[in-house]
Amino acid sequence: MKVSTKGRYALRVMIDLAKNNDGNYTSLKDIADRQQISMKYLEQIIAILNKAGYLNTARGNLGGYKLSKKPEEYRVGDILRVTEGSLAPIVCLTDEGHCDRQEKCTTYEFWEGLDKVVNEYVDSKTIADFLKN
Amino acid sequence: MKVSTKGRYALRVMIDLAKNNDGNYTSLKDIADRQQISMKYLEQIIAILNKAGYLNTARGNLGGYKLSKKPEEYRVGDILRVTEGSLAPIVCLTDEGHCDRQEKCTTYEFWEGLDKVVNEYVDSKTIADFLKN
DNA sequence: GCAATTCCTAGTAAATTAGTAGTATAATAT
DNA sequence: ATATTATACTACTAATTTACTAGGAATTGC
Repeated sequence: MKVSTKGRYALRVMIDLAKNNDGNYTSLKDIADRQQISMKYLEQIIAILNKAGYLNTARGNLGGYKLSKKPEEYRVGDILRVTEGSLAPIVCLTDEGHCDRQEKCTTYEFWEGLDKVVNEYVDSKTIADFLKN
Repeated sequence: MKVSTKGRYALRVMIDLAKNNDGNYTSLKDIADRQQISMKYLEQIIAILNKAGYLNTARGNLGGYKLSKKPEEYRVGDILRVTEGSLAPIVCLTDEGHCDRQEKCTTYEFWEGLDKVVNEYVDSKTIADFLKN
């Protein structure tokens, strides 16, 4: 049931960008240094966030990244789902997962319920919640 | 955030034993056949459940397994935690995990909260909940 | 004694995770 | 123009975890 580094780092990056938002672009290097994450690995994670439309980017000198929306407009659930692929506890609950074993197995509803509480929780938090204090 | 086959199979085994409880011991082979899980793999999962004290066992001919308690006395959370190791979404929340990075990082409380809703959910269900048809 | 069964431990193939590495592309300063 | 600073893209790889497989010892009922 672990969340991978992708999801955890992605969340930290978004919080970092929100905290250090002075209007300018923040370079990958600065984020990597502050968060103590390998630049090259972070690059890939940021690419996902970028493709999801969560960032504004600028290439070249003085380039970097900044949030494209206000902190309270980012649900943590969206950030985790886009980086983790899905938060579903079992494959059957995802698009790829077509449980051929039984029409509706005994445990299906249970896992559905778990999926629900997880998603409700992560969707109840936004990046803004991490900026207080 | 996936639950591994260990946890999923363990849950199915416990439900299977509860459903097919006629007072006699149920052999590994019967469970494996019904659940369509490799005998040898199931053996290892059952060993975990056994060590946790969840089963009564008998060796030799006519031997097998049966539940040591009533279905409503098994919290699904306990079954999953003992087979999965822990349901914590990040290592920092487990015994091994001592987050040296920061005294208390920005995201710690968030993950704690996720851990809480997950455990509360799985602990609110028992094996008896799967027997109502 | 023999068949059926659990108990225990070691090995292993496949998949996933967590990165590295290299090069191309773009913008800016000089 | 060119050097510098930065993102964008794609391929590769080491380590770990997952999901088994395999073999034999111990136990019990008949």
